[in-house]
Amino acid sequence: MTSALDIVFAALADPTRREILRMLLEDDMAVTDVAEPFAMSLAAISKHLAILAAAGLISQEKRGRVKWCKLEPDALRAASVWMQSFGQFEPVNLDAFEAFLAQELHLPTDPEL
Amino acid sequence: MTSALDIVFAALADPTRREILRMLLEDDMAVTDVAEPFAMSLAAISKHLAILAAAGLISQEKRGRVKWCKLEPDALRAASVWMQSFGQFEPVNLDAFEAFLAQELHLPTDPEL
DNA sequence: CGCATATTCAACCGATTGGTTGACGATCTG
DNA sequence: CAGATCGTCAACCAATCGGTTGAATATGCG
Repeated sequence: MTSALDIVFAALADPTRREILRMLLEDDMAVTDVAEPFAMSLAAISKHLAILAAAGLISQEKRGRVKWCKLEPDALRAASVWMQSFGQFEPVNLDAFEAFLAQELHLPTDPEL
Repeated sequence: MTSALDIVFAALADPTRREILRMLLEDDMAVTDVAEPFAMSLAAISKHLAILAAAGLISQEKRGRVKWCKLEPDALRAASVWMQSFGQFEPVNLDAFEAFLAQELHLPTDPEL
């Protein structure tokens, strides 16, 4: 029953993992380089990266013996949408969501998706 | 060292707590009424509410013997700002909305979509 | 007062989390 | 090939999490 939102929010709830995401915002990085600024073992960082990857927040590609980590910001989209439903569309109930969805059908789809 | 962001994201990482927030979006509720639809003890819900309150996502005011719970959506702002730094996520994204409806509200997919 | 209602507290439990260390497989390099 | 580097795996640990139950604390009511 654990939804994607569970996993994404849980992944974001750790400051080390958020800092890793911030680092990856600037450029792709190897696991060892991700670990370098942190005062913890490489294995610990490797676990954090696995959690971020499981949440879809990063992707990892192995080239040679180096595993490159790449930010995947689209994974934040569902979480962002969930949060927006509280601020911007108040009051939001199920009917409002459905009405909103119907209204959005007339808008062009983002081609980058 | 645990930042406000840690606490907010951790609070959001539980489906019971997200459902509580969704319920409170419609109206303020007493603790007992919040607990009613869930298949768990009142004490468990009381704990969940304490976690939401600690994150600032709800406020609780006792009137008589009833403790009223009120959504405080402003607490989502810091988290939202953090996420926006990774790219602008249109809150009105159709795909994300479909995912949201399917996962969180357990609605059948509209065949016309 | 005496009882029901609303909520929390305290103790406990099993599962998960975030970290460690040491061994290991895989890959590059001299 | 031998040795160094990259990263994960496995076992372990203390702390936290999400739940339970039963007792306790307020508060409202007849």
